[in-house]
Amino acid sequence: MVYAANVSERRRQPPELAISTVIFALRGDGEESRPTLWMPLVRRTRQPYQDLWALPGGPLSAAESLQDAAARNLQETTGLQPDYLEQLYAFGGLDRSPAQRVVSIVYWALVKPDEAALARETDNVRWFRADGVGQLAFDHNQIVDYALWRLRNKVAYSSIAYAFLGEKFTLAQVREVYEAVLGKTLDPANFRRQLRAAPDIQATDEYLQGGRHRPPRLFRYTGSAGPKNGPLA
Amino acid sequence: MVYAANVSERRRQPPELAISTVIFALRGDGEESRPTLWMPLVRRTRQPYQDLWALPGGPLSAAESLQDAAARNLQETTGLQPDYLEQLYAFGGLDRSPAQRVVSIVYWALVKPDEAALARETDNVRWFRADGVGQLAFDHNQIVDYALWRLRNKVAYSSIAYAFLGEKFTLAQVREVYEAVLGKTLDPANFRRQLRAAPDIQATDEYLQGGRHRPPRLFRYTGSAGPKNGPLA
DNA sequence: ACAAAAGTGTTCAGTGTACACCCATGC
DNA sequence: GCATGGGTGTACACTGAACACTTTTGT
Repeated sequence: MVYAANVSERRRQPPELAISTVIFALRGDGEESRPTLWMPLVRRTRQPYQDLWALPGGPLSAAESLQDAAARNLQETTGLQPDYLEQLYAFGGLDRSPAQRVVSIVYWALVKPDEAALARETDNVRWFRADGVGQLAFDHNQIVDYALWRLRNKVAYSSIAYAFLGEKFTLAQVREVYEAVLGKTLDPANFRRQLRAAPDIQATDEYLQGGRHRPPRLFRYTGSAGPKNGPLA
Repeated sequence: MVYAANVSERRRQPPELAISTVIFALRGDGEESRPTLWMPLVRRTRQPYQDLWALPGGPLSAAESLQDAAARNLQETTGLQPDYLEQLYAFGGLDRSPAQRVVSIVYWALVKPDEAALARETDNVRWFRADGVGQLAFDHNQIVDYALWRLRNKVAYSSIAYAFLGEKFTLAQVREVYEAVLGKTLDPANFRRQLRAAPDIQATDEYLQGGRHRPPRLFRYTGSAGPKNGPLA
């Protein structure tokens, strides 16, 4: 039995290769409050770490690329199709798993609100606020921290914020994304000017109706969605 | 025999896990010219890609972390001990290797000039200019391109430049590092001011003698050397 | 009319860049 | 003395932050 393997036995086996994904979505938690970052986790149904929450993941199938494996696994466990998917890091510490050694190649994903609304929530799949996940299985707390760090960094210098939004959005909604991710408020006037200066934000001639005040104009993002990692795809 | 395996056979085997490293050092190539980026490569002595140059690498031993594996492999193949070592990316495309599927976790390293001078150059280990490596084995050209991209990015916003330099250095030497990596000249006056404003650059009371002109002051870097990736070690 | 968000204008401090200039050394 | 790189001073354009102000809607 693998789980009972002693150390010398374990040293002889090749490390197992697994794929996991940290998934982020923005959700308005209350009625009147600002949206915040959420992520889906799956409950462990086996040892080790049985009944603790963990990142969705699984083994790498032989006939699919790493990214495809992440997307498929994500789809199978949570029903989600990400709008942004990028490799985060390969975790390969010796004692990540108590039995067989596991090397995990971790991806991180962003999903749009309509997609996140479709996500099925079962007894073994539940959404958590990103800043309140509690104790997770394996080294997954460390992985979530790193993913959050990367998200906060990347939102500041790239255009991933739009992966959190639908096709059309108000500039205030974009600002809410930044405020939720960065955890601080931003000056609406200056933020607006910055976005207007960006070439890949196009104004539509539509306005968001139904609000309590002056209807804001809707905009569209015309840049590409996927990650741009220099010479990589 | 692994290399003769057909596709359906190959699909059944678990992917192999390997570690490779892209190593950068700065070398003055001529007498009077500016230093440029170089990297050591190893010659393939077996199929596939026999006789082509490739990144140093090898399989992951069961009892060492990913980073330790990279450092050890690097030491064994090139004799180098890096001053900076950081994970680059996990490459896992289906057709990276013609026979068994291989997932490579790639690191990148920077070595100081005294260390690079010690490096043994044999018939199967040779140094190349980073911008003229020719055709490499596997997808290693793509990997080198990505490592170069990361290096150029990171040099602009972090302090890795000092991993290319010895304990004491002139500000002009630091500038030469930036110019070699970024591939453009920088204003000496403004560059100097920027560095003087950095808190972890300390002036010594020594001067570099033997130059053709006014002897420049030597400085010391007091910051830490390793990669700082947010919540990761 | 009033409140509140949408949207515009203006000021100000900090920063990067260009470049003129002085300093110290070898030849 | 002269050439050259070391090192300092300074002006200017650009940018981000602060904030006053106008516009447009719902109530």
